[in-house]
Amino acid sequence: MIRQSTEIRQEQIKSAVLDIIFTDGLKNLSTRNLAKRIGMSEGAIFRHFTSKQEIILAIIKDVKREFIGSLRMIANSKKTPESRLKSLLCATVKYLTDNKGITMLLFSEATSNNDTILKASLQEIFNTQKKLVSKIILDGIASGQWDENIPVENIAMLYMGIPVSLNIELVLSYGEFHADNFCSKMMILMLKLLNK
Amino acid sequence: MIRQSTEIRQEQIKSAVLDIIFTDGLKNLSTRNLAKRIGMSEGAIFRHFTSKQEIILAIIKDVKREFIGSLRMIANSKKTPESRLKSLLCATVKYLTDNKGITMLLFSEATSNNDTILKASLQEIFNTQKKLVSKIILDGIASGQWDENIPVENIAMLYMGIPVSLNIELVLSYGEFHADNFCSKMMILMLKLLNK
DNA sequence: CATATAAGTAAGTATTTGCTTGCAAATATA
DNA sequence: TATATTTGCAAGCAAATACTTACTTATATG
Repeated sequence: MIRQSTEIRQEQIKSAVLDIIFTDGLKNLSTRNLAKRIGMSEGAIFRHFTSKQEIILAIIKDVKREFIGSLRMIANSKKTPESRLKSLLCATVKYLTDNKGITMLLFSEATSNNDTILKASLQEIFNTQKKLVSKIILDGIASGQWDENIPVENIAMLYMGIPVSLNIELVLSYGEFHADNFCSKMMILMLKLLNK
Repeated sequence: MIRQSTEIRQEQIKSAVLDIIFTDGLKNLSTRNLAKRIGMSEGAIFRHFTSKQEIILAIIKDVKREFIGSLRMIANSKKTPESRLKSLLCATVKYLTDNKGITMLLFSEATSNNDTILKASLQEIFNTQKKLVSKIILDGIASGQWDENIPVENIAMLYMGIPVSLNIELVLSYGEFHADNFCSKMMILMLKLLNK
């Protein structure tokens, strides 16, 4: 195989990991399989990552930077709480449907290994989203638009159920679940909960 | 080891599977590990189940009978829709917190293997719950108590997010998540969605 | 009591796993 | 151009995997 820089190979490897997980399941994510899918030797993989575990951690790092990073931007923008909440929800739905392998990776790997680092990462990703939602809701209450008596924590928890159950639908329906206007529909429900 | 009937051994084995998954993760669910936890030889396991896969399927069968069965009873009872919905929700929360290993098993195993039979079983479990919720909501609308303009399907989807995100909390918090009145709190939110 | 069956074990099996080794060739740097 | 570093590969490693085999012992049944 033609020589490539570590940077390029690392991206290829990470991408192949997600591909394999989505098409064949986590159990078939062996370094042998991974090498075959890319078309390189198994040994070459270990030139670019020191271990299989390190590949997973690199992917999670990407998620934190790309996905959680963009959610933070949305939550902290200058728009109205309602607009921010909708953007947050729709961005989440889009990310999940566009990156189906990632969530399968996160959940399966975290629960498969009972790995402390992985679990902590997943917890951070989960909790950050919840905090961003809580913050937006509190802003909406402070601005007088939303009901001040609503239990913010509980609504944030209920909110988190949206991406999570979407995930399950995606996994179970072999990616065929088509979420037309899914985020708009869910947003209508959220507003009914939040309004006075 | 003292001799026991297949019936007793099968229960022991299934129970040990859930125990291992919850404490050590799915990856450590080997037949070797399983035998060690029960205190029997590895070969003996294969006296009572023909394969490891068959153990998983037996557990899923249990879930369908015990858990889904009881939810059906609740949904079809003579009580008011509100009372039935609350019972359904609380029974689900209780089952999940009491059987933490089961949901980890279902999701991890289904996504790990990309196994058709497992996925179909999980899908059935998921969809049955959604249908029961939809049915109760429709009853509540028919009785005039709940808003006839609510999007039943979407609310059922949002409802499913409750047990699912509870699951994630349980997995990530190493079982320490304490859900005091969790179902009551969520029920309050559901009612705000359903009421006129 | 005799015998068939069910439940147990220790020690295998072949296969798969993550990862290493020894060496070749491409590329960067002096 | 000479040398050092990086990227590649084929082959091999020990450990783990699900499951089998050959044989023993307990229990139920005629």
